[in-house]
Amino acid sequence: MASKATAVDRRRQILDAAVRVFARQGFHATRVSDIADEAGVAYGLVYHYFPSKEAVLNELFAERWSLLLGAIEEADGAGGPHRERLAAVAGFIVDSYRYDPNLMKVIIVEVTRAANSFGQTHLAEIRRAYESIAKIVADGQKEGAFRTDISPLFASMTFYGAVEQLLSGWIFDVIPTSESAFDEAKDLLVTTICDGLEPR
Amino acid sequence: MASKATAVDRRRQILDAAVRVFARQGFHATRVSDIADEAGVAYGLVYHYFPSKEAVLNELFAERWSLLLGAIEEADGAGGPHRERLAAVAGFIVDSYRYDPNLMKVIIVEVTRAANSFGQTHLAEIRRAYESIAKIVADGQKEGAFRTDISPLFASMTFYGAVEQLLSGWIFDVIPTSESAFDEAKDLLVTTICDGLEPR
Amino acid sequence: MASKATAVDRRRQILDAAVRVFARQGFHATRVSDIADEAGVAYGLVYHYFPSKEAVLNELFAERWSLLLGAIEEADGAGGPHRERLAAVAGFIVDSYRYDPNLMKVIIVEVTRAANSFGQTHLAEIRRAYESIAKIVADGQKEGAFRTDISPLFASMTFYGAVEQLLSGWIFDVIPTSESAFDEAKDLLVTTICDGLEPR
Amino acid sequence: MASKATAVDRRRQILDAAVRVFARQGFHATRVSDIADEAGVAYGLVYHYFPSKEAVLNELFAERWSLLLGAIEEADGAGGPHRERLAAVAGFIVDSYRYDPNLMKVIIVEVTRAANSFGQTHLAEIRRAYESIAKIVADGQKEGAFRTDISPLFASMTFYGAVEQLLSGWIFDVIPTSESAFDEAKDLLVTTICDGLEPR
DNA sequence: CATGAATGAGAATTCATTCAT
DNA sequence: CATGAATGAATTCTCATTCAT
Repeated sequence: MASKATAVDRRRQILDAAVRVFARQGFHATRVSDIADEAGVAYGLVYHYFPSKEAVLNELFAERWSLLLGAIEEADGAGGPHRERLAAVAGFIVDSYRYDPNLMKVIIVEVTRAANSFGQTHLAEIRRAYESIAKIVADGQKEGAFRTDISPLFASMTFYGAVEQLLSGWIFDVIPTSESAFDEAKDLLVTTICDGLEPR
Repeated sequence: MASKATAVDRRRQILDAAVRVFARQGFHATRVSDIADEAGVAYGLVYHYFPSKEAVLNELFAERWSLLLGAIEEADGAGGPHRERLAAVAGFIVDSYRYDPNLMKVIIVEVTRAANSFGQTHLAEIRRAYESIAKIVADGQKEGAFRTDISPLFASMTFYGAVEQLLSGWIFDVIPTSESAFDEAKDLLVTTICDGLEPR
Repeated sequence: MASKATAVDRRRQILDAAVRVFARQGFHATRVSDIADEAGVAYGLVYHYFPSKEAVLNELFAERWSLLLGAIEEADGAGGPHRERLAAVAGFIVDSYRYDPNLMKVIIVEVTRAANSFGQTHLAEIRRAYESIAKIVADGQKEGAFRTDISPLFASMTFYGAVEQLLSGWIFDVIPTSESAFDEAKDLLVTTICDGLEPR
Repeated sequence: MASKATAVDRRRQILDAAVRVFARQGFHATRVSDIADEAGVAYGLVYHYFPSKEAVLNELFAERWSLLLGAIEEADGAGGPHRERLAAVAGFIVDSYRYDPNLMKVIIVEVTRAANSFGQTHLAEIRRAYESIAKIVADGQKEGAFRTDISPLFASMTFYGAVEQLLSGWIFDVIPTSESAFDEAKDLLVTTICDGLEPR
């Protein structure tokens, strides 16, 4: 009975395998056969479920990014201090990495920071994240929580850039990773961006 | 017989052509023949001057990155308020983009944000930049200019990430570009990072 | 319960669907799944009824071609003026096209005129048609109805080639098709071949 | 000196090899490596000179077909009895086969009789031949050399179909080939089409 | 009978790199 | 120095066929 994998299972199996290989070797260096091998399925089955190698990456990105967009919007919709809203966003991203570092590595390395190739395809969705964060900032400015001489989009880019750079640092071992590092990072990111480096 | 190009000229001619094609098409999508065509030289000549396509990119990166490292160290060595030192660094990077956007696009897109492929090769040099910036922060902390509850490397990553994200935004038209945008950006970057988003 | 399709029905359903897809896309460009889709049956069912994609085409050809062979032999056996016998053959082929253009298209395009691939397989049967027509000619010669300085097989090839070329012309819209065109064609074919182009 | 093949030589070398392999195996069954092997060159060199396998076939067809079109027009332009003009056309085609049977086999089997695949691409050129022959007929009709109750295009298709069928017969050994067969064929074709099968 | 997931051999095409001239 | 023809390894994607359910 329980022996036959469902179509959904198989897709997931292939997607999960792809995350691991993409993370390990990078998208370009990954052959479709690597994905199939890692998933333990036949070569052609990848093409049974996905039209191309790119489509696999696209789906990985789309899945995760929509969660991120949801999280940002939820953080904003939840109300409360704007500083907390940014903290929620940073927290979501940091936790995404904590719980599935391979997936976030793939998404950052192969999509958001590969704007020349796949990033191009997803630019609109990526931009939506920047804009949603910008909206938090804009709201904060209206309510006096944030200074108004910095444009919301500029602030958003700064904030997101800082977060992503941190993840990159972890991904490529430029900065040390530890369980506590993740929790500290969430706070420090917000502290840095909201309070600034100079003492108050 | 008129002006026979020197070897140095030819190298430069090829490097400059490569910058344009890499910026236009991306490194992977660029064939060696594209570089040769753009430079107006024969196919094989690229191999006369460079051992491989990668070597061309490596040289472009190395040239520019050493200037950046120099600029950071100079900014630090010049003394003065630490905030000004960071401003000098941000200014150098922004101006690098302003004066040769193609080159900075290639370096960011193909090297620093492609840590899986070429970034790997140059990780040590890239890290040196982070560390040099961290040193500025550390010095500032020692002298009381910066708060001490944020680690210098963390601050450095935040700062550099913000700068690079901004450049990415310009490169991919996520944020509008204008002559004044460049100048404002320098100030705003430092304001954001040093003073924070919240009003003082 | 209702009307469960019989095995014979299913075969026919698949064969008929195959005719449509082969005619539309050509044999090589047709995937087995296209046939299944067109027939509205599951992928694997095609293989339940036919051992291979080729077998489907073979059966389509065999079915029709045996009718043609029968028709030629019947035309010959019927006696009467030899000219009329040729007219009957031409008429049968033209009507075959008129009543099922897709099928004749497939047979001509994919078999008789594809002598390098499937034609090879069916060369013997195809040849039998040429020979049966040649026999009509030979008989006509014996009885003084046809000139004897043209070998029967040569005449047969000429005749059949003319007919098939005409069908090809209709199939590929090289010559206009109309209801009257079909009837005229039957006569004109015989007139041309028997009387010749030059006025008598 | 004379050792290095020129680019033109190489193209020819590859085209000639392709004719042989296409004739032997058919276009579809021919792998690019077969062409390269037959030509004695490296795999990639085929792609150096031709954008695709199809392009090789296209060029073979175009080369030969333009000669045919030229020959038809010349036959027509030469004046003289219209019957002779048709004889010249038939003669040219028969001789084309006699002197390079492989090439004609490829052109007929893979192009003119493969109207579903490559024929499609070249339909316009193929049609031009039909029309040029039709023009000969039409002219003959105007001058009373041909009967007028058969449309020129119809007559042209009949004539061309007969010729091509004859070549097909030789190609696939349906009818015997001999040196004298070629010469007789030219005459008989015209006799059949112009005088008809019935005795005068 | 019917289904469609699974398999994997096969072929076209690309392009970095070499090398003879 | 300069040229561009020549090489061939590498990889994606297709699709006929099999087979477990």
